Amino acid sequence: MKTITKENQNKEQEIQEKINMCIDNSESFCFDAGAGAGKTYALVKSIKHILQDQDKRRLLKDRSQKILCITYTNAAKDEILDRIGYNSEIKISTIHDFLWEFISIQQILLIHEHREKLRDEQIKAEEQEEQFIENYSLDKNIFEKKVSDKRFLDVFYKNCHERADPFWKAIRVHDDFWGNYKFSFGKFKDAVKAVNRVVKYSQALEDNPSKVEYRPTQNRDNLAKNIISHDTLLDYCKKIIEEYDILQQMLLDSYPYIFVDEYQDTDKKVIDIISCVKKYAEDKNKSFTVGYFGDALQSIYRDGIGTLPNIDEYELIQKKFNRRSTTQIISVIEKVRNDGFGQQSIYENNEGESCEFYLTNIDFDLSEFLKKNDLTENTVCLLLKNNDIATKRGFSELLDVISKFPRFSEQNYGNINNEFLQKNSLHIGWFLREILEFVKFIECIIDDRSTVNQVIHFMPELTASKITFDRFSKLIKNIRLKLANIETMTIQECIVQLCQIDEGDKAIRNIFSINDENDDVMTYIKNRALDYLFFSDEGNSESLDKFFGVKFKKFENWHNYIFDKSMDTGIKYYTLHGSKGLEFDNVIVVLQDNFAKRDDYCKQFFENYNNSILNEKGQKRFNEVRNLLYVACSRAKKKLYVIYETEQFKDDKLVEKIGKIFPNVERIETEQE
DNA sequence: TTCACAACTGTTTTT
DNA sequence: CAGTTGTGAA
Repeated sequence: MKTITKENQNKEQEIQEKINMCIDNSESFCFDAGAGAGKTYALVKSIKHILQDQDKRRLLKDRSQKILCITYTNAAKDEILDRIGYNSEIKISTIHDFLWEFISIQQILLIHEHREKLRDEQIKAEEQEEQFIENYSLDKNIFEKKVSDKRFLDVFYKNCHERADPFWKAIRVHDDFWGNYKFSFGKFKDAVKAVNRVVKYSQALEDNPSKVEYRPTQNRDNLAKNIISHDTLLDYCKKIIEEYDILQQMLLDSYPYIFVDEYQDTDKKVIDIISCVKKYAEDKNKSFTVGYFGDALQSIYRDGIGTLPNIDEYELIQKKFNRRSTTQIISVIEKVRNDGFGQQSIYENNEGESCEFYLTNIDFDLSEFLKKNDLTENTVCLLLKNNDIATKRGFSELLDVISKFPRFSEQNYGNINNEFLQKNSLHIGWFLREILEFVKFIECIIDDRSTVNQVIHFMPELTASKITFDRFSKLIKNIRLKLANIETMTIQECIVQLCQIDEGDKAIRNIFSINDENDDVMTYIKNRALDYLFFSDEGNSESLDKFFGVKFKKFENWHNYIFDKSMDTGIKYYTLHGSKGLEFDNVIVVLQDNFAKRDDYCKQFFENYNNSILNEKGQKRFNEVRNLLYVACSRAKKKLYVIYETEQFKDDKLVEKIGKIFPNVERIETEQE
């Protein structure tokens, strides 16, 4: 039976007292707590400490001030909100939500900043254009006139996703003027876009924007339409707040306490804003307390600061207890971070099973391994790549098909993550959302556990009162008959089959917003797919057929991944990154070397473990892998397995190095093929 | 042999 | 989008 000793209880209490002291003396602090230490618990306690102090509370009320708590994600915000409950003296918000709420009413300043940005970007585009014109000794006026012509642009955008040869052919057919030149494909495209950007931006400046808008669902700025995205929001805020004392004062007057959750993931610009307010408060001799809560070693995102700059300005408080894992796991993760942090279990008698490390040749059979070790309950497999997750969860064919479309290729590669693999369904691409809804509809029809209301929800013209149960069951039976071969049907076949039944047809029209009864369903959906996948109505139907030829089952598997339904086996799959903040009884971490455009991702870490002479780049890489491995391994509560798929399988030196971290290193050789 | 450019390829996550 | 690989011309 694991228990917390009186001594450890007291020690934990003392740590909280230290934070409370800082708060009472309005001294800013940085609270560093290892994985599984109960960081959020400390954050919540700190807030409660202020609220329990009647004097402080009255002061807040009298001055209509609030405690500000900013988080990195919505999930973290919800959790803290959940634990603390609603209270008018606290403001809990994500960084972006908070800053936008604060700055959006300062439209005059925002517009000023925005005009500046438009001018900057316009100048950049002009320079790019000049460069091109100079390189090819073109006449500026003629060039500009030609490439901003509407008919030219039609041809241009219709073909710019093509290869170089067909592109030039199309351009020359439109106007044989271009036959006189031999431009570089890429540079010509850039130059045309630059010219039109100049036009767009100067138009926007002339129109004099009346309002700048932040769109959280959009990942890129649309400057000409006065729409900004996440990073530009932080950028404008930093510039505006640093420039205007009055805004620093406003922040200070409204929020005498600012707590930052997961500070290591926070953008530098946000830290700068807070530092600026802090400095203002010091100059004016006013009370202001900043508390950073986090763990520098759990920094795994590029934009995060990692360690706090000018950390010496803060009282450093560490919590070295672990409330999550067995002593065996704690000892391993302690060795992974290897900074002598000295984390230990808060419990006594918290011994568990030992951690296992397996080296194996590439192509390890994970399912076999799970079966052999009898792992089903509360078990998670952590893999490096989304691609491998897609394979394990049975939708890699869909991923392959979809990544070929312009929406997801070339400069839009990032959209695979933003719109297709996105777990937040509000952020999923608009057409994919309709597809997900369609999958949900079919699942609902097929599932015996669905209620009448759940089914009817998809059929706008039916209401429960309008239809008898008999007719309803008959309808469901008919639809199911059409879907009898669902396991092997393509998504197109599913749509076509359903449309043969009047109610099915209507439901689909509803899902895909087909308002005109005269429209053919399949044609309409394909047009929407074209709009989405090609950004326009110009695309070749051949590749579109590939999309609609994917088996429904694959879409279903993708749907289950998005909504985090575990598989039949009860095993869950996440990426190492995606596991952050979660915990499981059994964790299997699968490592490989070809990741992040490297072929020695893990090898470099293991080889240089305990070997402090690394150049800057090498150290950066090393830390990156170390932090990720630390995050992944520290998810485990009871049992941790690490499987390293490597070609350096036979390398004894490597095994020796790994042995410094993991007590049991074993080689598993897969049978010769 | 070098250079320039086209073509290909692929990490993760959040706002 | 960025970084790398492949191709073809000088």
